[in-house]
Amino acid sequence: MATGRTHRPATRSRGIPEATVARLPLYLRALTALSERSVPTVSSEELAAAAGVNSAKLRKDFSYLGSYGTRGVGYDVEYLVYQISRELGLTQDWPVVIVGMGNLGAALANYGGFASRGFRIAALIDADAHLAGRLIAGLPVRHADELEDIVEDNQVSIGVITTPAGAAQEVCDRLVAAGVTSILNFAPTVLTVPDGVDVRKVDLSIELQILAFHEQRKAGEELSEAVDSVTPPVAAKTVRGGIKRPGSDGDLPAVMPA
Amino acid sequence: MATGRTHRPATRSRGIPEATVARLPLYLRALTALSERSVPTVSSEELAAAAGVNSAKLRKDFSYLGSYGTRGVGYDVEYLVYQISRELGLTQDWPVVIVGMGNLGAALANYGGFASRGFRIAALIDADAHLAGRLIAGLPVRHADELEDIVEDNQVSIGVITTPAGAAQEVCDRLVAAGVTSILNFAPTVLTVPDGVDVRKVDLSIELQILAFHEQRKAGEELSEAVDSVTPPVAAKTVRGGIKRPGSDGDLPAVMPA
DNA sequence: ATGTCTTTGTGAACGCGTGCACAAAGATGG
DNA sequence: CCATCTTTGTGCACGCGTTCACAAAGACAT
Ligand SMILES: NC(=O)c1ccc[n+]([C@@H]2O[C@H](COP(=O)([O-])OP(=O)(O)OC[C@H]3O[C@@H](n4cnc5c(N)ncnc54)[C@H](O)[C@@H]3O)[C@@H](O)[C@H]2O)c1
Ligand SMILES: NC(=O)c1ccc[n+]([C@@H]2O[C@H](COP(=O)([O-])OP(=O)(O)OC[C@H]3O[C@@H](n4cnc5c(N)ncnc54)[C@H](O)[C@@H]3O)[C@@H](O)[C@H]2O)c1
Repeated sequence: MATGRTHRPATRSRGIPEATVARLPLYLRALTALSERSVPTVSSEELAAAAGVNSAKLRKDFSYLGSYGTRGVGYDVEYLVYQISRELGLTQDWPVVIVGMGNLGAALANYGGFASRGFRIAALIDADAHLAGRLIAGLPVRHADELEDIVEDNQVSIGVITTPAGAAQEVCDRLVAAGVTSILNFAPTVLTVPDGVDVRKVDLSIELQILAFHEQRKAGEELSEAVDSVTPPVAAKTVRGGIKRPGSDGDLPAVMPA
Repeated sequence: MATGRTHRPATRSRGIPEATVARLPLYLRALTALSERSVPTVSSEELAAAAGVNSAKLRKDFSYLGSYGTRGVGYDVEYLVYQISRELGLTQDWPVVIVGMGNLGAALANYGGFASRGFRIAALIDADAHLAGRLIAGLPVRHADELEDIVEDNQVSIGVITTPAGAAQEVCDRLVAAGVTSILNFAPTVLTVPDGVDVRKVDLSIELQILAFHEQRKAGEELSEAVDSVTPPVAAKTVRGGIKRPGSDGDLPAVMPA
């Protein structure tokens, strides 16, 4: 879904479906919560409810990892936590670098959720010489010149990009060249990477736009008119929830093609 | 993908596939860039490359919006920008509230990418009385007590939750009760919402764990041994990229079920 | 006007993901 | 040891999304 290339048949060997992999962290979180409450076992039904998924789907997901359940009883919480952690590679710790220590980068650096899983911030990097040396979340910001050395010295294989969009591809290229093979990109750009490098993106703006689409649809359905002619330069009227429109709507060109 | 319930046949009427909706913002971004460079038209091939998708997929996506292309030429950039904006509901502005003004909330408030699309921050909300009145990104933080009033007065239909996980469901419930019907959740929790309310989540931790999974797989493939017996308490050795393991790995129970 | 060349729009095939429904496994009680 | 009851593991069918491949549409030159 977010991998750079089309990715052959997803994961080949003992292929765990990509959709399943994406849900494992969800299960793990729910299981960890149960573990903290010293709950010994859970049924697929209970766990599925906690994770917000269908119970059959959950059972099928677990079946890809092997058969760790006991019929008539359910799953052993501790054992499942261990198995999923191992499958996700969380039994080792992953050094991570964050590049671009602005608003977002700083927020991520201060986020405790990193270390609680197997991730460790190896370094914070920024191109701004003014920031170099400053402490963020107890770590000194390193200058971008050192990027390659940092990645190699710390065996970093995961990089987080929180630079402006314009710098993202260049930063990405340098990370990859230095040995990083997984990138989490917060900049609103499409990153091009060689085969074998995974890219996942988090794009706030896109999420909001998707919500806006559904929001508009909900509003449109309410006053469901057949007003969707082919030439509707002024379609939306007083859509519920949203303020009508900015005073003058003339700033949108609305150029017709021919 | 992130809607609360199973959602009947996605979007019923002139149903644009959910997968297509999720790509429209991507196209829009690429088109906006072209527009700024005053490029008059693009072929599906060029635009697809810019957006990082397959060109056939792009054409099919556009076909759901109607036929806006000209064979032999391509698509009119300005016109397409307008059509997609309209389809996404970006021709009106959407007032948004952000609840939880900690590290992440503050970063989002300072993010310029909101306003550049049709989103306007109507208010910043926090439960901490100490924060109330403080300015963040030029806006005063309002106390959580005012949440309902703010949502109603500003006709807010989109809410962003950046509180700790423990408070997220309660905040969500209050937002929904006040009239919010779309929620973007950054807290690592599964939110339960009534039908008709859309929830999308952004979970950094999950993204990293998915990357870790693939990272581990890449490393495992390199030294592809058939060491995947059913009882591998000590499987991973010196996995490339990651530091071996935290000194003692004894903190993981590894409890066997029976 | 006609031919050529480019590019769209879409029919059709395929593969993945989802969820139902049920047989088998195993626990538990008598 | 047997009967009953719970819950897993999975076969199967269905629907969505992706991609190929190509006919048709239209621009453009002559
Ligand atoms: N802030 C948010 O809430 C938010 C939300 C969604 C997306 N984003 C995206 O995340 C990125 C960062 O956002 P931000 O608000 O933190 O921006 P910012 O301007 O506050 O921070 C960007 C930082 O990157 C550094 N930088 C620039 N070029 C660099 C380079 N080549 N190498 C290393 N560092 C470099 C800058 O010095 C700056 O410190 C942007 O692409 C933005 O679009 C931000
Ligand atoms: N910081 C990150 O980079 C990051 C990354 C991923 C996820 N998250 C998640 O985002 C959320 C916020 O993270 P953060 O680092 O900003 O935390 P934070 O502790 O810095 O901020 C949380 C804020 O929420 C406020 N709050 C608490 N209860 C509230 C309530 N009931 N109503 C309104 N406001 C309330 C607190 O006063 C505080 O200001 C957390 O759930 C975290 O797990 C953060």
